[in-house]
Order: sequence, then structure tokens, then C-alpha cells
Amino acid sequence: MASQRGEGETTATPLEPADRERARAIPEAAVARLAVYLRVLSGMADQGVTAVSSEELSQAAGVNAAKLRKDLSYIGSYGTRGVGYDVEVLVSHIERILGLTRNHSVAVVGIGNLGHALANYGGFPGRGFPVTALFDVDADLIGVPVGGIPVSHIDDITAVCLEREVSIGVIATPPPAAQSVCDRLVSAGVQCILNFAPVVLQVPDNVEVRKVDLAVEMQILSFHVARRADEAASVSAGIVSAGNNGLGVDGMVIRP
Amino acid sequence: MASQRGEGETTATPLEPADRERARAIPEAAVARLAVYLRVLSGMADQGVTAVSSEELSQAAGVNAAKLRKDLSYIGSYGTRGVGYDVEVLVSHIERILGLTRNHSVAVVGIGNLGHALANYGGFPGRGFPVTALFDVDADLIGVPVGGIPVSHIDDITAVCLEREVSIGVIATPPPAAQSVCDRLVSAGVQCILNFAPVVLQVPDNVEVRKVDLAVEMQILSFHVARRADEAASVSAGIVSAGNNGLGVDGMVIRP
DNA sequence: TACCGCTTGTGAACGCATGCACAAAGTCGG
DNA sequence: CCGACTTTGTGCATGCGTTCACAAGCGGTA
Repeated sequence: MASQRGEGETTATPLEPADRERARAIPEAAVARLAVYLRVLSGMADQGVTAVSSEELSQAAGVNAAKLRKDLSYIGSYGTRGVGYDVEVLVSHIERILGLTRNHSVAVVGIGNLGHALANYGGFPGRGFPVTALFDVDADLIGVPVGGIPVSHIDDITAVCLEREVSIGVIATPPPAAQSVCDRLVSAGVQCILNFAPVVLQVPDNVEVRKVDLAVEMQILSFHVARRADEAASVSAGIVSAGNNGLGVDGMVIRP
Repeated sequence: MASQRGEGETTATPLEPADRERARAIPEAAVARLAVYLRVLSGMADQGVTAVSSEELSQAAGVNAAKLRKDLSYIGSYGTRGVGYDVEVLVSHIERILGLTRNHSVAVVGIGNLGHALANYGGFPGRGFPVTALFDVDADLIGVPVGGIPVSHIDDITAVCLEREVSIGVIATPPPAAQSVCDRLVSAGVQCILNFAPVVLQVPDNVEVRKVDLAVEMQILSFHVARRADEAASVSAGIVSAGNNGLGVDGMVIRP
């Protein structure tokens, strides 16, 4: 772990003390939205847009305008009253806060269907996240290049991750292997993990895990399908909920 | 509340009037967790476990025990004080509330890397979500079976979706195509959409959209990497935040 | 320069979700 | 049958996040 990391100010990512305290205070939900704003803003910049108001940007991002302004205020005051925000300025500040000024090397573990898809994503979404290592257990895969990177054996995970300074590990293995893979990533010094396996990972406090769970997403949708179907049944039976929340009682269009 | 009124039990998905009102009231966050509990419980059932306490289950699911009990209370009182919960009973009640008693036919649009991976997921995570239709624009793909299902042309989306009673649409197209595909799905009567494209979709109120955004996930992780690196820098430079919020001043373990 | 209209930034209220703490309710042993 | 122990279900307080509403501030205009 004796790489560039240690000596604070000499490295890249120069975050001012004021920004540092701000970064600490940004709510997780706001961080997620900042990433969305960034994408929208980048798109605007590509189209030659130079300035934008909170109203326009919030619509494009699908959020409330006040919320957007508050989110932006977490990272500082970079707007101009009466005018709006400068797109370039906003982009660069959000990138800085999100730590996108530095590259984050990514390792994908588990080169099945999903692993292939991830490895081939090419430059990885939004760039700045180069995939530099792939791992699997299958002997037939070892050494085979996928998306330009040869697959390594999972037993070499520590050495390879350290060597290539992997900062984000992506777990795309079958469920039973996930915890073990996670442990290995952690002992290789990886502190951020994106988990696609439908498993609740146990990790030390200093490791950040985010999970993408297809089954859960599907089931949440299923819940809504069921709720809708059920409401429709109620309506067709002439039942109307007495305790209606104030969402507007207008006849929501429901197909027979 | 006048919950007795429910005379309309003639349709499928027999949700009691009492349950119906409960379903309406379950917080979204709790729904997501219920899906997780369900998976953990299913695993336990497979291993022959018949009873479980909130403490055990909450640990396995990685949540607070009180929160778990509250979540379960949203769907009714199916535990036994002094004993715990019957695994089978809990499983069946959660499945019922999540609408998993009925199959939800899934259509995948965009058969690129990700689309392939999704189509091949086989029975789809957690079963109950059969993929019954695939769509793309690429002429070379039309008719080719992927994961056992032949790919249809996207222009046939309305007819095919209606015919196969698709209730969930999955968008795995490149960003520029996403909104158009979404519109077509909606006009085909699909009311639930899972969106993998990094685009903010505009939909009518009666359509439920969930989005899985890799770029956003990566950037959130990046934010945490940056924050950590920065904290480490602060510590090594002997800087300690003065205006600390009351989170506890204990020295959080940070590796050198 | 002084005014006017527009948009930001934020204080304050509200609402939802989380976590605590305890009464209710059940089991088990004697 | 009773009392001790265990675990659920939930009222309540706390904290976080969202939303509203408005003062502050800036550019444009006369």
C-alpha cells in the first residue's frame, strides 16, 4: 500500500480544506444525483450549451428544482443569481467532488455472461474507470483476453490488484463465491466494491459496498404490478379507498 | 377504516382487503428489504431451517433487528412471541405481498452485451420472471434465438408484448434509443420498466420505472474513494476537522 | 446611478424512515 | 397452574432528506 497515496498534498486530487468538510457532509442521496447532473451537463456541453438554469437542469435530470439547487449548494456556490450556472464550471466542480479527476482502476471478478458484458463495456460508462484486471476460476478462461484484458486466475487476485492499483472491485460471480471473492479483494486492499451477486456481503467498516440486485429490482416492480392490478380490481368492483392520499383522484387510465 | 367493504374477490391474486390497504402503505424502502428477506428466508428453507428469530434474520440480511420487525409488521403479524417466525409462513406471505404468486413475463429490448447476459440469466433471478420476448433493431439478430427465445424486430414490439402479456420491460439499449423504446413499451401497455440505459426516462404517471445505472454507481464509489484518500491525507498532515458534527470523535481506523 | 426583473442560495417546516425501549404475548420448566 | 424467560409488535423520539418560500444578489436598462 506504499504507492502514491500517502503524502497528501503531493498527489493529484487537490481538495481544499473547505471542500473537504463539504464532501464529508454531502448526503449519499445527493451524491447519486450529482452523478446524474454531471451526465446531463456533459451532454449539454457537447451540444454547445454554455449556461443553464436550475429549472432547466432539474427538468432534464428529472428532479425538483429546489432539490437540485440544494444539491449544488453542498459543493459550493458556483451559480450566478439572475443568470444560472455555467455548464463548464459546474462540470469541473462536480467532477472534482466526485473524485473523477483521477482514474479509478477497476477489476471484474467472475467472467460469465455479466462479467463479459462488463468487460466489454469499453472504457466503462462515463470514462475514468478503466478495467485493468479480470479474474475467474475457470481454467479455460485464464489468459484469454476479454475486452482486451487477459483473464487472470482468482488466486492471483492480491498480487494483480496491488500491481495494477485496483481501487474498485466488481463482483459478478455466482452467489456462493461472492463472499470469498469479497474477502480476497479486501485483503488485496480494495476499499470499494460493486456487488452484482445476490448476497449480503460482510465487510469491515472501512470498505464501501454498493450492490446492484436484479432480483430485488424485479420484485419491487412486481410489487407495483400487483398493487396496480389490485387497485384496478377494487375500482372495477366499485370500491374506492376512503383514506385516499392527496395524489389527485383523477381517473388513472387502467386498461381492462 | 372501512376495510370490510371488499366484495370483489372474484379476480385472481386474492389479496384480502386488509392486505390491500397494507400494501398501499408499505414504504418503498421496506419493499426493497422484503425482497432481501425473502431471498435469505428461501435459502434457509432450502437448508431445512423451519423457524427463525428477528435477530437471526436481521443479521443474515444485514439490517437492524427492529427495522426488520417493523418491515414485517407492514405485511401483518405472522410471528410468535417468545419463539420467532415460521420460515415457510413468512416466505409465502412475502411472496404474496410482492405479487410473486403470479408470473411476470419479461421483455428485454436491446440484445447487445448486456441484453445477451440478461436473456441468458436463465429463468431470471429468483424465478417467477420468465423472459418471453427479445427485441433489437439489428437485422442480423432478428430470428436468432438467445437463451432459447428468438429475437423479434423492435417494430413488432406492440403486437408481441400484447400477445405474450409482457408486464415488465427491460431496456438495455444504447442511450439514444432508450426514450423511444420506452415510449413504445408504454404504448404496448407495459407499466413497469427496468432501465439500464444511462438516460432519464420521461413516462406517464401510471408507469413505474426503476433504473440501474452503472456509471452512477461507479461515481458514487469514486466519491468515497476520494473522500477516504482525502481523510487519510488530512490525518497524515495532522489536520483535524474543528467543526465536527456529533458523530462521535473516536479515531476512525484509517490505514497509513 | 437607480430601478427592475430574474435566479440563486438557504432558513425553516414538513414528512418519512430509522432506532430505541418496553408492554404484550407466547413458551417452557417446575 | 404459575412464574420466569424469550421474542414479537409498536409508540415515540430522533435524525435525515425533501420541499417551500423568500431574501439576497446579479445583469440589464433607462
